Amino acid sequence: MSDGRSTSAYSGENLLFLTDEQLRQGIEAMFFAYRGFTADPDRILANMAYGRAHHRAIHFIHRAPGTTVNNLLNILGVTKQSLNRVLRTLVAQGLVISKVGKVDKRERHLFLTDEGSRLEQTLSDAQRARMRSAFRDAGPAAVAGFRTVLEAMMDTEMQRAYTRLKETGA
Amino acid sequence: MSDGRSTSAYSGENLLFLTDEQLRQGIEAMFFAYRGFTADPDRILANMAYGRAHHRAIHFIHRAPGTTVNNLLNILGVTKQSLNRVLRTLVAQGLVISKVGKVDKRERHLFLTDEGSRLEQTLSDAQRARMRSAFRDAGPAAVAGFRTVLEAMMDTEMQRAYTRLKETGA
DNA sequence: CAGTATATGTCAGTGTTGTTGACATTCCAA
DNA sequence: TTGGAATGTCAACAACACTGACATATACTG
Repeated sequence: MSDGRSTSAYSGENLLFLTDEQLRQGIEAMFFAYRGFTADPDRILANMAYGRAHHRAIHFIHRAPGTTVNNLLNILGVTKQSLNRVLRTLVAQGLVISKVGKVDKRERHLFLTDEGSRLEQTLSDAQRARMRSAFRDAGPAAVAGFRTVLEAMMDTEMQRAYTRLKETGA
Repeated sequence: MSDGRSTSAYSGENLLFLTDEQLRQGIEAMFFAYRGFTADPDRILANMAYGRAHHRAIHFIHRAPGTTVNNLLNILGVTKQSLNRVLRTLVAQGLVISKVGKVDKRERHLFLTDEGSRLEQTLSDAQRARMRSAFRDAGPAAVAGFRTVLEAMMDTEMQRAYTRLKETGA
């Protein structure tokens, strides 16, 4: 049920792209590409006291300024304790400020400071540069396919979160 | 230099797919999709004493039976101490055996035991199922684009490793 | 053969990121 | 006013990565 081409290969149409061999290549491509994807920001952050978790928090705070902790929690998919550790250091270092909500004072709204924005800029410039180069090499048709497959690969809740973000930005 | 559509949008041709907004969507898609990508094996492994690192080792040993430790080290991109911790437990639990090399006795060649193969099967079945469903939903053209972009996103050494593996399997 | 290089394994320490569990505070809403 | 939601904090722990140092066996080279 998983060696060779058991999955497909008959059925008249061209379903060769569903061969187990093709699927495995897709899996390995995903593994190697994700390493490249995170390599540049990781390199930058290695010299500071921050890591990938800080990058993610900064990215989504930049993306949706004023977002609440709970909101961020759902997007990032980690526990509040885990996120809180990260946020605490970012606030302590003056990269993020957390303001008590006006309508609901239990909520904390998160914003980047100028220094936080500068770091965000540096990190996303590096990541965008790689993405841009990959997109340019691959061409628009490949990029469209890339995004179609990625969206199909997400969990449904993540797909919703992603779509919401996408619409927010356009 | 990074807000709006500074990157492209003129130049006559359709370079809209290189807009900063598009790049950011690509970045976020990668982030969410990778979570889906690892979710199923992670869930399975959570109930055992193993984690993602064990999965990776098992995958590539299955992929290239008899591979050496050094080889695996380069593919996985971790330190030997890190890999060794994982291999030690896998060997101790009887999922992997390590044989002294015949031509070079310094080398250890790694193989999955029957039990190791069973676990590999379980894990990759789960991962392949998701990949298959994503591929089927997206269609062959999108899949081709997906792989093109991923390859362009890898570091050059990883691209080489990936290509080598790809050719080994076909 | 002597010396150097390679492949592997191991010990000890450290850092980041994730997890549970427990508990306090604040505040909205029924 | 009471219950529950949102947030924060403390403590303990585990997985997985890192560095540095050292040991052993083997292979290669002059």
